[in-house]
Amino acid sequence: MNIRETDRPTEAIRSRILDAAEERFRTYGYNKTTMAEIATDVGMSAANLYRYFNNKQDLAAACASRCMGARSQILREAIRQPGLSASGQLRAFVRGTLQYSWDNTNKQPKINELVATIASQRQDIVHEKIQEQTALLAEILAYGNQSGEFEVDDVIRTARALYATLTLFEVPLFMSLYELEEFERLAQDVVALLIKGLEKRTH
Amino acid sequence: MNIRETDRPTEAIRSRILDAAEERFRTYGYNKTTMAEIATDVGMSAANLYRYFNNKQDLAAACASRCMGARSQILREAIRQPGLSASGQLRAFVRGTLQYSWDNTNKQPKINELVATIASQRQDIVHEKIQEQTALLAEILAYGNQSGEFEVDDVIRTARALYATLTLFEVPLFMSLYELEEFERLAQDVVALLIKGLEKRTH
DNA sequence: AAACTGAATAATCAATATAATATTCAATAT
DNA sequence: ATATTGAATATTATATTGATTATTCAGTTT
Repeated sequence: MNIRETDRPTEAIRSRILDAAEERFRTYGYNKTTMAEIATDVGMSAANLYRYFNNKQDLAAACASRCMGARSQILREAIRQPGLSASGQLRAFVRGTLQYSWDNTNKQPKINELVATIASQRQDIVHEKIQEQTALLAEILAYGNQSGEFEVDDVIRTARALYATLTLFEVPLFMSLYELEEFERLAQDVVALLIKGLEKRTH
Repeated sequence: MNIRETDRPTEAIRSRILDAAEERFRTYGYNKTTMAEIATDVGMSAANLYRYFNNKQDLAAACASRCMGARSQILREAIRQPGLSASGQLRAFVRGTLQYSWDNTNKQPKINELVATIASQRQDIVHEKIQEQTALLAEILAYGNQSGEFEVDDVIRTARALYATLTLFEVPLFMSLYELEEFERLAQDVVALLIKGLEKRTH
């Protein structure tokens, strides 16, 4: 039987499996985690895991997807803080992006490596995550347009462009390039430049 | 004896070794190229290579550095075409950056892999290349300031920020994310946004 | 002395065997 | 019928060893 997407109890078990797998992957890494160990942690046989995930790779992919989703969630909360202007939201977005990448790279290297591996193999997941982040940026732009702070013609397209400019602060590969302080300064300068490009001109 | 930097004939031989090595690396890759083969190509013994490079890795690093330098040279020529406005130069820079990365990734995969490996091991080389590219961007900004097209306060700092925003178009790792046409559109949108941020405002 | 080489040594790679693990499946329990 | 398992099989990782290659160095040539 195929894996069902809509079954609630099945989903709950999938989630428990992912919890166990993530914990193992975080501590020991992908290669040194066995299906048998995950199964034991969740209280079932290794064979039964295959009712919930096609294979170990798929399990890891779901795990990675979940981790990337956590990033989106954190950013969502960061920009939705009350009282922020649109440019304040954008600053919060970039600050949050950098901070998350930095922390992840340095504090969760095993998970991070997993995510990098999956990202290089599963473009569909990467595009899904790009889409999530871009939607957040679009939200900021739309708000800026509405408040009169920004003047953005094509919100979606500009959100995509904006996201593209933030690659350096997003991808763990680059985290070793600079010290955190240097990175933060650079991020500030980038944001300042971008905001200037978005702002409404008073002719 | 240590490797001398200033000796002309020695430099010429170093250069010939690099030519031979680059050709081998390009065709067969780093691992499947032996020091003996490079030595034969250049007409000397393998032992003698060690008078010019400390080891194979250093030779590869010099080779990678040279390849990255070629990129800078191409971009330099692209932006120094006569008749370009500052924003035209910036567009040429970004177009050139993307095109070079794209071509390299698809047409010189072996060399590309070598460069990626060296880049991950030798940050000093990466920073040197960032410096080269940033200098070109600074040149564009200074020109824009002078022509009245741009209004940039701190040219160096803004050049660094600009360079940071172009990471997606620079790093081969990302070239598989989009089709070339999609990438070009994205690059255009990014440049348009950046130019808006740089332009002099008429209050 | 500086550039170079052949031969010796050290480090790395490739092939093979072995062990561990992923995955499947027939059978059992819920 | 669905969820589960133990055991069988297929795949992948690990360890071992022989072969290749990188590196050194004493000695030769320029």
